[in-house]
Amino acid sequence: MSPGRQTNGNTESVDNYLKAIFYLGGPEESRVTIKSLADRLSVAPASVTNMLQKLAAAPAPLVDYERHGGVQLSGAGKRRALEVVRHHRLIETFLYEVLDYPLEEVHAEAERLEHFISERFEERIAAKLGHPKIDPHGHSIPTMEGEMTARESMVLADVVEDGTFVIDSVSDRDVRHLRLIEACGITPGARLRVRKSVGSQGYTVRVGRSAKVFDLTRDVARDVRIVRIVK
Amino acid sequence: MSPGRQTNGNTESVDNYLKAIFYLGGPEESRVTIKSLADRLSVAPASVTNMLQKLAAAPAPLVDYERHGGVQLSGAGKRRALEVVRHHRLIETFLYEVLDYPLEEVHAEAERLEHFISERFEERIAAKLGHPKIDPHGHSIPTMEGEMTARESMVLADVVEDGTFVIDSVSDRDVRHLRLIEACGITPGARLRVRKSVGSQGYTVRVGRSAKVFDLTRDVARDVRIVRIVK
DNA sequence: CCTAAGAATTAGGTATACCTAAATTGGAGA
DNA sequence: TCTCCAATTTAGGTATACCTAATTCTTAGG
Repeated sequence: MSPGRQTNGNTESVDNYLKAIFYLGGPEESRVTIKSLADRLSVAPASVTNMLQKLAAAPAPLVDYERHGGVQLSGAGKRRALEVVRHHRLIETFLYEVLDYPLEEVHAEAERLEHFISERFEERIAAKLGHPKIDPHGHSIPTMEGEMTARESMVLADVVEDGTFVIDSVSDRDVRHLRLIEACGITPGARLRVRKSVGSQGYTVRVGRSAKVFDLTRDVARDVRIVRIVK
Repeated sequence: MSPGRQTNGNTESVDNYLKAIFYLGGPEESRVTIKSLADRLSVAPASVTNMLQKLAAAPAPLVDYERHGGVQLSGAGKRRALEVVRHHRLIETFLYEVLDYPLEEVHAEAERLEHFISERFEERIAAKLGHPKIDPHGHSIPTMEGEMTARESMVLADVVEDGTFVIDSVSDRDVRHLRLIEACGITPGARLRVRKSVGSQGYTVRVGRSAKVFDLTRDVARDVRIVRIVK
């Protein structure tokens, strides 16, 4: 019985697999390869195969797995993934709004706590925050029923034509990038003027009506999502 | 690497052993038997022996264990135990004060979360709460440095002579008892008139200047600590 | 159409933290 | 002192979730 079983009966590890499949599958919920999961979770491919076989063989399978054919979440798997994502984003919002965490630190803390909070905790912080719809990075928070509003946005790194945009969200995966992004004033909702840097893969950006201009590398630009407002 | 290693490097399980030894040892920090640990942790005695041997054999041992001679916390073990107790009580206070949890529910949630919060989280909720010294059950919260002020109090069930007392604290170990205790208005700081029940092991109590009188069984009386103010 | 590289799977291990069943041990009372 | 019994320890297993090494697929390019 040792490995910490959670509120709902899944282990932390299982939750992490479900979340990874959820993110890697994207909005189209396409099948995910073993290797991409192994990379994202930092475990050996063999371990992934093992785990998926177990998850697929369970009485109420959390995934649809096919030998040499990748995985996809089942209905139950997606439901649980969305619940964990909801926990994560609510906790991030809570840490940021109520406990005054610096933005770069909310992810790591939420990453641990998301597995261990009860329904009551979830409900209480949601209430305290007034049932927020987006977290401090600009990501949608799924509802209790597992609905998540998808917004149309693009990755800054995919911009080919200069223009003006609204910042949609920033990724929390890389603390270094996030610190840089914050230092530039790049915050969800702000206006962003974008110009492709000459002679590099990066972008030159100006936030709001500020005079300051920043050069972002392609790497950092991959962590910013935007919506075009002016052609 | 699977079983969830925590912020500090201990596992949840190890923390639970340390806490149990801490509580069972009492203020005198006496040696604790394997059986009492097994009972408190709801594991087999053999599992306790195993774990203690591991904890004692570590490079920086957390316990002082002797074959057939019980256990005691080492300096490092006591330090960690106090940190976990601090986490637990701060979280309880936070859930009660900030998230409006019902008193009976704070223990279970804190019991899980205490193992997973970071130093930052601890520091932030302590600040938010104004660095409280006691939790909602009336228990002292150890300081960051591992100091805990011991208060002189006695268990209600040990009262032999009727009198008036101040309620010191209530135990959080049994939700049923706690609900009952709360329903009687028994809250740390309140005044309690106590009379031994006639013909039973229990007590008849009156809280504050209320007219209502309650009969508490010996079992419940074991979960209330008091300080005598009138002979 | 065939082959080799990369992806995936199988086989066989490790550590944690439990368990049961079978010895031990040590102290209280005859 | 000795015996017996409860407490403890040892021995041998289980499940989770990892790992490496070896094998088997699959498919894209020649």
